[in-house]
Amino acid sequence: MKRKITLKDIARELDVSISTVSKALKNSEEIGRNTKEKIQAFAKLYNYKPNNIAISLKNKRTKNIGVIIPDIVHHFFTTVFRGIEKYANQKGYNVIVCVSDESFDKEVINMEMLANGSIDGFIMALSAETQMKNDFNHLKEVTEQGIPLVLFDRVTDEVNCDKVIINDEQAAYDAVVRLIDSGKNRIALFTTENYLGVSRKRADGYFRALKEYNIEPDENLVLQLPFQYENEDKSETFFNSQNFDAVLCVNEIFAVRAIRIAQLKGIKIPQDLSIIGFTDGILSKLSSPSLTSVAQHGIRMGEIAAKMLIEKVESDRDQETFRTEIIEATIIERESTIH
Amino acid sequence: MKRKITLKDIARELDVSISTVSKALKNSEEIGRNTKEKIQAFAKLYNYKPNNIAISLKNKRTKNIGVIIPDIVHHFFTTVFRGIEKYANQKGYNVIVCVSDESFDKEVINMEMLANGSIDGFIMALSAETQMKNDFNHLKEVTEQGIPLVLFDRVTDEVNCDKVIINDEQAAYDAVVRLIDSGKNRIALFTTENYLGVSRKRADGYFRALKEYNIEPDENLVLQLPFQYENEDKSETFFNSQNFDAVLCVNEIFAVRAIRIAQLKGIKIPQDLSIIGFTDGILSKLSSPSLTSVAQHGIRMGEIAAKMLIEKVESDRDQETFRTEIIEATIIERESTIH
DNA sequence: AACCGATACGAAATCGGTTTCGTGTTGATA
DNA sequence: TATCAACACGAAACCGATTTCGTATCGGTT
Repeated sequence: MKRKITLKDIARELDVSISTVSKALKNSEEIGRNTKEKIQAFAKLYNYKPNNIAISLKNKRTKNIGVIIPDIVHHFFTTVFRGIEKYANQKGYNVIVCVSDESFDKEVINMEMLANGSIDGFIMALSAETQMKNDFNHLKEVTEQGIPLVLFDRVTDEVNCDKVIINDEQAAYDAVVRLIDSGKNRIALFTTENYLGVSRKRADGYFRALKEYNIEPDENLVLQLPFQYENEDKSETFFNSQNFDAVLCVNEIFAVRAIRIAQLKGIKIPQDLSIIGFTDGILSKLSSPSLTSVAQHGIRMGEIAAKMLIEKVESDRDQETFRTEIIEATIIERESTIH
Repeated sequence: MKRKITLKDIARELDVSISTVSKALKNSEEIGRNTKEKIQAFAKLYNYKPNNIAISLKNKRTKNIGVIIPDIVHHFFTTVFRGIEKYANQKGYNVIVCVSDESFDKEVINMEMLANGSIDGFIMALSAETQMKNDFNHLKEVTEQGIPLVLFDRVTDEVNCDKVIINDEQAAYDAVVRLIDSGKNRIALFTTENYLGVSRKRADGYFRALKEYNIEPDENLVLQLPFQYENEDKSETFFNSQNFDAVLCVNEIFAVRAIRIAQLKGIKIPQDLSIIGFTDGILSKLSSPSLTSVAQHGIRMGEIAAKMLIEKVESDRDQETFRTEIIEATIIERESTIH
């Protein structure tokens, strides 16, 4: 087994001091040509690589980014993560991921685990539970310690930090307008219970569109589904009892389930029922009919979040100015709507 | 901004030595009651937390695990990752993820980035390109340095290390037998070009089942599709030219696409065409008809991989014995087959 | 009074680097 | 020949912890 070689080893072997080796390997002008070449050759021969931990300790920079997301087995978060990882790697940063599992406690524990030197900054989306509890002390503590933080998608006004979001309200508005323009006027909304997180804004956009087009909003056309839903009873009941010709879903799972129930009932998509979902993921692309959906551009979101964070991390003076970047969602037309 | 407090700060403030503080905080018997209480109270008050980096440097243990996967926007890898993260976190480890993007070079770069002290061990699935090139020097170098390595799913015999795989051959065999038992006898195989990675074994199982049931294998019934395929021309041609009553797909994307084409052609599933896919992901569950598929139990795979790795990391003596754990894939019956 | 064993704590090395500053040697200059 | 700057390198501090070993102090024993 070849052990890792250190500066000390090289110094001992070549009979020079550690500082000389360090400088020689950085090609410092301070060291004579012969000595430098000798040291560099030796280092290459034995494949010397500096120890990251030692450098981190000295520099107080780890070149690690901490990412905390509620769920990794979820297409949107996965794509955002991909964007973060891509940008960060390219800038020489590694990404440490923790999954909060929508739990407040896990979110806190994960943050504490990472906040003691393991990372230079955080990128995160709040867990569902954190949003319900409205307790953001763990975030505040971290920012007070001077650790940069970027929130994405599931954000809060309570914490001063950089943020990246999509224009959820406008996107929902646009989607509904598109449905109206195609001749629909009994438009349902399938959303999450309690309008969790971004669902609130999407509902706002939904109602604004109805209002502007003088369509009386109908409470009965709003269906609140459990966050992780197992059976389709609630949706089936809805299909049986309500009369509607289009539906906006706050995620693609709800949309795909709607397609399924509609098909079982012999309802024609998009003629009798048009469907638009949020999250332009694999389900939207591969369902039959394929799904018109609001693309949230997760990769770009991740890249921007990473860019904002790394800029903060690498700027010496800590600025007290925070930005909120808004990513324009776009509607990808497919087979589940009329165009 | 509250800066992080260090042992030195506490020592200076309370006028004791650094070593006394360190011992007091570990509740060492060496330190007198009064001193200990004073120090502990002070530490709690100022929310002292030891610096992970310093501890890592001293212990030569980072409590970080490096995970390198070909693609994170892929359900199977995501679930495996989830399992790794879950187990690792529970054991006090953090997970650093790098995505190789199916590229050999990125895989090498990522490994080198992490192998210099950032992590205690690797868990990875080989990139497609690495498997094609058959070049595993980067893996060998790492293991020679004494860094534990666990390969999962996409493994190789060339490297001596722990491995976790599923019984792909047997699972494919079982799936085909199930199709035969349900009365099918012209069974197609939709696989990846060049039988990339695990596809080879799945094909082996497919052929073995045919042979044992005395069904003449038909080359024409094997369709090789591009790894990332964009259009459906190839599959459509296949549907038009071939006569078959069942198909085994090496992943769920191929399976869902098959469903779609079949539906467009008015072929009834599962009566006229039965379909079984690999990877029991969200597509399988939510497609219509829902898909009978081979569950690879990614979460368990990840947990086991993490368990094996952490055991190696935490055992002092480096064993030269390596295990290969085989996870039993199971078939989840849904609507795309007759039962 | 001399000695001894606890007790309670501090000094210093160590992990593997970086960086500042000091110094011996050299050749050039006055 | 004495002086001095430039050159080339080493000693040591530092980052923030852990840990070994040494020692001052104190009460008790003979």
